[in-house]
Amino acid sequence: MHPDSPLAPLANKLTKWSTLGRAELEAVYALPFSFKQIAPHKMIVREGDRPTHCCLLVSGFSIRQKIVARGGRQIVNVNIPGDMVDLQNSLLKVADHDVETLTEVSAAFIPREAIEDLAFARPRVGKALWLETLVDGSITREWAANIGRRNAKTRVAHLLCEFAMRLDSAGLGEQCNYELPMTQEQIADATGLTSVHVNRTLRALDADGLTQRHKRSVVITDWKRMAKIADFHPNYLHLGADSPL
Amino acid sequence: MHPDSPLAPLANKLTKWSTLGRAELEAVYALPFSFKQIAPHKMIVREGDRPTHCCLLVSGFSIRQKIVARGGRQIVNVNIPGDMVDLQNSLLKVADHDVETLTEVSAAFIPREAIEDLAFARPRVGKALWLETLVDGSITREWAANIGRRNAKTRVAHLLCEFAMRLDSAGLGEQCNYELPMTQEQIADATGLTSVHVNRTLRALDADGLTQRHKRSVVITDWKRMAKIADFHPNYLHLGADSPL
DNA sequence: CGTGTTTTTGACTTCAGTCAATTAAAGTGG
DNA sequence: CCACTTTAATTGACTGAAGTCAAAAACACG
Repeated sequence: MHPDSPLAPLANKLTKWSTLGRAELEAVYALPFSFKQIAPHKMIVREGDRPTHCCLLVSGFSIRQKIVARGGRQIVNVNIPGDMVDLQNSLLKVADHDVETLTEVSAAFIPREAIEDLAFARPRVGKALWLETLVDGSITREWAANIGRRNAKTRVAHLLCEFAMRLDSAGLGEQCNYELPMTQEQIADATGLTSVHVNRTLRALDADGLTQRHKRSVVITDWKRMAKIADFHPNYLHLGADSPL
Repeated sequence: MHPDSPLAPLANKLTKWSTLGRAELEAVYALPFSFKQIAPHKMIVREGDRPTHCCLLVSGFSIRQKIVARGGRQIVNVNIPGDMVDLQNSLLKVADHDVETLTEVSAAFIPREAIEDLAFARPRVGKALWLETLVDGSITREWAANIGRRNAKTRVAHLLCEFAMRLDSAGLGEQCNYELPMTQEQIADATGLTSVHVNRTLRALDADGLTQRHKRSVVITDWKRMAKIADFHPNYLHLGADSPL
């Protein structure tokens, strides 16, 4: 409809959650926004902020993180293009976690009220936005289980599988061959491990013939075996047959 | 308004998130429901289910959990009276986690569609329900950080502080003196530890003069010091001054 | 009062963390 | 295009927090 609009990734995403009519899609594309480029490792939202705008990731990657005492950090989700990175923080008024860019990012900043008004003026759009936040919660729950109850190998493998599937689903890579935009230290902060142990675990996966890595490129050689040792069951992503259409 | 209705805890809760007028409150009280008693350790929702009803906890406690390979389980949240225990699962159509009763529970089961219709017919109620799910997500994020990046003592202390504050806020106990409805094994599954280590950690907290336990009763002797070693900052609960009114 | 949980304790093990050094890669400016 | 700095990946030796196993004590309850 407006293929060149920075809002296109959002419109496409919402269409997956709820069948939207022409008028509803137009309303999405009519959202006011300002478009910005942001450098890597920049904070988009900081815990304690009162964001006035919602940030839609158009290209690049960002993470949500929480900082604990003694400086440790836990990455609680990774956002890929098409994600609204701080719908939570905006609606809740006071941000309870940080959002930081991982790579160079381009993003559309939409006023908080515009999103809220749209959500309730157009129930189907509203439901799609709500579902978006619920899936985010589902991913965080799976991460909590991953961190709390799986060993290092399974944790790291699970993260690699999740990425494979989310990138594939967003049309940003093949399921078994993609670019992982994270350093080993960031993988460590996402899995509750240390970077040293992540390094050993990644090369163990390579040694087991499950993956092949070159720089940031990941090839999953044997998806079936990988999914098994990763204890990966993608239903929590609510993508396919399980999707809440 | 209808102080004896099982829906009263829901109405009260929603009032905290959004100022509701008389008509809006009436609409909440007009929700159809069936009232049930459920025994302890019963599954209310199972991962993979397609729930037709939303369950509102009227009295008693329940948990959300994920089961991993080899039988491990991770508790990802505890629900207290007034919580909707499976709004997520209902809206997403296919449940991505289990809900299980911890104690004897009484609950109101509300048809999924009735909730959804109300949410969009009454935007202020809808926003309050949405916020309810967002706060749930915020708590899960904090738990992920707790499990992934804090040591045993801090993890357990954090859980005790969170309970203290949530129960107090719901009018179900004093902040420094309450009944914890969980066994040490369940605390272990909530913190990513083993029950043996939880036991040692709980008595270490007692020995440090931070808590006094008798059976399930918890007294926090020195809240300030406890909150400090727990790395507990309640902003993520979005209760007080930070609340998104 | 006996049966089944739950809590507590002790002895021993292990997975992952720590510390520290080396190598490799990616920028950066001249 | 090359020295120079910075960041990221890798490796090895050692440590330690939490897990495992197993048994006893304390409760809870029909």
